Amino acid sequence: MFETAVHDGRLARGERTRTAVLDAAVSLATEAGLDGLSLAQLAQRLGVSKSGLFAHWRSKEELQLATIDRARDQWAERVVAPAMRAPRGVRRIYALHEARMGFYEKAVLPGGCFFANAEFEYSVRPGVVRDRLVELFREWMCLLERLVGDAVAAGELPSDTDLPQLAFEIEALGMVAVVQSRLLPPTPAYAYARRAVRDRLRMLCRDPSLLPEVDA
Amino acid sequence: MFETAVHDGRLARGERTRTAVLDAAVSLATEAGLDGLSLAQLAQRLGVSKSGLFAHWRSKEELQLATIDRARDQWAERVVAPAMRAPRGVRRIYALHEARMGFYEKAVLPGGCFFANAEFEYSVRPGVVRDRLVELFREWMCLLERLVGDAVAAGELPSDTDLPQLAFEIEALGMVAVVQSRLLPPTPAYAYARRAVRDRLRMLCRDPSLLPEVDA
DNA sequence: CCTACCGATCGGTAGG
DNA sequence: CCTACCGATCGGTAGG
Repeated sequence: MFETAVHDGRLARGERTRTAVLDAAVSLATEAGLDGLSLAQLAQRLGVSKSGLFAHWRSKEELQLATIDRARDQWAERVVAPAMRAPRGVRRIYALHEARMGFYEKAVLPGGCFFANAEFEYSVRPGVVRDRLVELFREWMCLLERLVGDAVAAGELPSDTDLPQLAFEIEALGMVAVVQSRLLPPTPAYAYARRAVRDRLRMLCRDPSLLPEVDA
Repeated sequence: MFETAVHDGRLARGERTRTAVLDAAVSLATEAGLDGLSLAQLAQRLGVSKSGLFAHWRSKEELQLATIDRARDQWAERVVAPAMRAPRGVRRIYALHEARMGFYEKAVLPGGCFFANAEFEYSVRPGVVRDRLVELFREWMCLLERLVGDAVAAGELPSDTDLPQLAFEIEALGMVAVVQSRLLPPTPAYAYARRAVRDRLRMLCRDPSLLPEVDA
């Protein structure tokens, strides 16, 4: 009993350490790249030795995979979850776009978007890292398509709406907003991305009042 | 006279070599990244020694800047120039988008788009490389805005068209199409990007017949 | 243009 | 978890 408690305490502490290391890795990867992420740099930033990191992940590749999964959890918690509190339909689609813009604008990650950066970096670099990124990208696009499908099912969007087409457009506007925001700040890119998605949805929606007013 | 001819011949040969090296650098950079571009790898791919490259560019940074300018010339020649043969107005806007999609689809560069990749890689990495990328990005967005402005001036688009807004949307669709094409080929991303720009322009255009028919 | 070499940093390992 | 070390590769230089 006592030994189990000690064991659990150690596990819990280990888990907290692990998460803290991975949060730093996600953040560093948005600046240096997921490949540029160096074990020595990460160790130094955290005040531990390099071999301390090897105790948790046996290779750089394992660390990269763990970093990707941590970035996914962070995204699920800080972008997807808040949007899911909006009512199903076009309001939820827009809430997701808005949560995404907010995540970028708050500069949660110094390099903007972990996934956008990593997808460009690994788009033609075969291996397990790329495979995992592709898997999560598919998951993300499926979520977008499902939310669009929900809006169609709710009668808010026309029944002939092309789900993947609209999902692609929303994804494009979100991804390009974040890179432009880092490339030339301050930038109206977020305003353009918000307006484009809002106008597109209002144009299609049977009840445009479900979406925010278009400002002058 | 004779000496000048020899001199010119050498210069011309040197220039051809220089361009061939830079073409390889542009191509390699789309795979390994503009930072991941290593002098040793580039030298090996070209069958020359590393110091042979240092004879042309005194540092990696100089090579990176020359590579960026070469990518720009390639883009001007293979994407912008063909589009400029279309009549001014919405047809030219769409021709530019189409030339861009064609450039990506033909896989002129294995990693898709030199600029999209480099902009993500250097969006938060200060220095002269980033500065040059920002300059060229501004130049590109100005071109897009100018073409949209021409279409307004020609009376093909409404006079209250938001030029940078529409330019942003076109840029977003083009940039995301190329990364998705590399991330999960074959992909309908190009079809989505073409259709989105076409529909957007047709919706705004006073004479939709200027744009390609929307297929089923 | 070449060979040969420099110090720095990389990912990873040995031994404790 | 640490120190100490490995071979490989990096950008860059010396000397010719």
